Amino acid sequence: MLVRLGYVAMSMSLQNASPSQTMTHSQFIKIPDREAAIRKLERIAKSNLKNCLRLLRHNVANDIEFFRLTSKIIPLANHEDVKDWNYIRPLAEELSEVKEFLLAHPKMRVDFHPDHFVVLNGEDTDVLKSSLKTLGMHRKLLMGMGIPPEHRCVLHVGGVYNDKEKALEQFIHNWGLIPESIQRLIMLENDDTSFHVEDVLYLCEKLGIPLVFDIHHHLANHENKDWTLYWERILNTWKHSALPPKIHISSPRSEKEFKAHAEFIEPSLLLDFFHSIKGSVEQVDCMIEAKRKDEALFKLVHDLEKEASIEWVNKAAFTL
DNA sequence: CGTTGTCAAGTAACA
DNA sequence: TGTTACTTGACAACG
Repeated sequence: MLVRLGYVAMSMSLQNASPSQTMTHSQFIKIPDREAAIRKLERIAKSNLKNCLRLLRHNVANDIEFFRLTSKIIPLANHEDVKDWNYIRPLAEELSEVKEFLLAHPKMRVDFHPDHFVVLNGEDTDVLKSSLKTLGMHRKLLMGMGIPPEHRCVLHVGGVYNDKEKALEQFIHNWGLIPESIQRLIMLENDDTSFHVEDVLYLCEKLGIPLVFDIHHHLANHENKDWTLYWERILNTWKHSALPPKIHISSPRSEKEFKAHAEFIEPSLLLDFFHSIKGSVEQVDCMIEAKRKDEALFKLVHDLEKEASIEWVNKAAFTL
């Protein structure tokens, strides 16, 4: 079984390489010349994309083939005040540079985790509409980068609204209202407070959505702590995907702040997990969610180096 | 130059 | 009913 390690959004080792510089709405409206303000948004977005490419180069240099892009590349992209702004056209050059790079490195897996304002299971149609708009932006970015958009956006189920059963059924209802091109983007992840892996499996199996298993969330929120009870079903949700299953791993910051992410990853948790699913699948991509980003990945690899049960295929992937 | 408060958006917990 | 955390960085304002 091959395990590739990845990390999230930004690097602690590259200087001045933020892919998520921004302009807030209040800054935007303070600029009297609206055209100038929009050009400034465009300059920021271009710089963010250039830095995404720098991050991808950094990843290749370190054998890292799995990476989550930030969802903050284009500031205010879905804001009401700039709804006439075609934010993709001015980014054509930067997007095609990323596209060329990814074409030259076809093993690189890149995806998004749109933030928690994207909610698909509410009764409020305005919330659904703005969520679809935000997902549309993600899709346009993926298309611009030449990435097949299938299964590139991981989301949580959404809100409980005091009735979890009803909230799950509302997800199914809303799913029918979502264009197929957007449906295909989506993966669903178990969360740490509301929808545990059994809930998410119910939706994923019914609707044909791949399930991203988050170990840390599972430890915080479960019916049954033993994930091996669910693992075969989780794998099955990936049966029709062109991509290998992916999981998330993070360590609790402390006993008291259990749900918060720690700076680094506890290697024993990762080893336990992969030993318990050993042989069940050819490849799993494992997203490291730690405050220290790529440094946490490097430290994890270092910590695992003396581990005899695994064999390194490069600086960021191993087999067992 | 270092520190503090704010940011477009949703939900839930808590006062 | 209103405030804050979530996860969290970026940036402006302030000292």
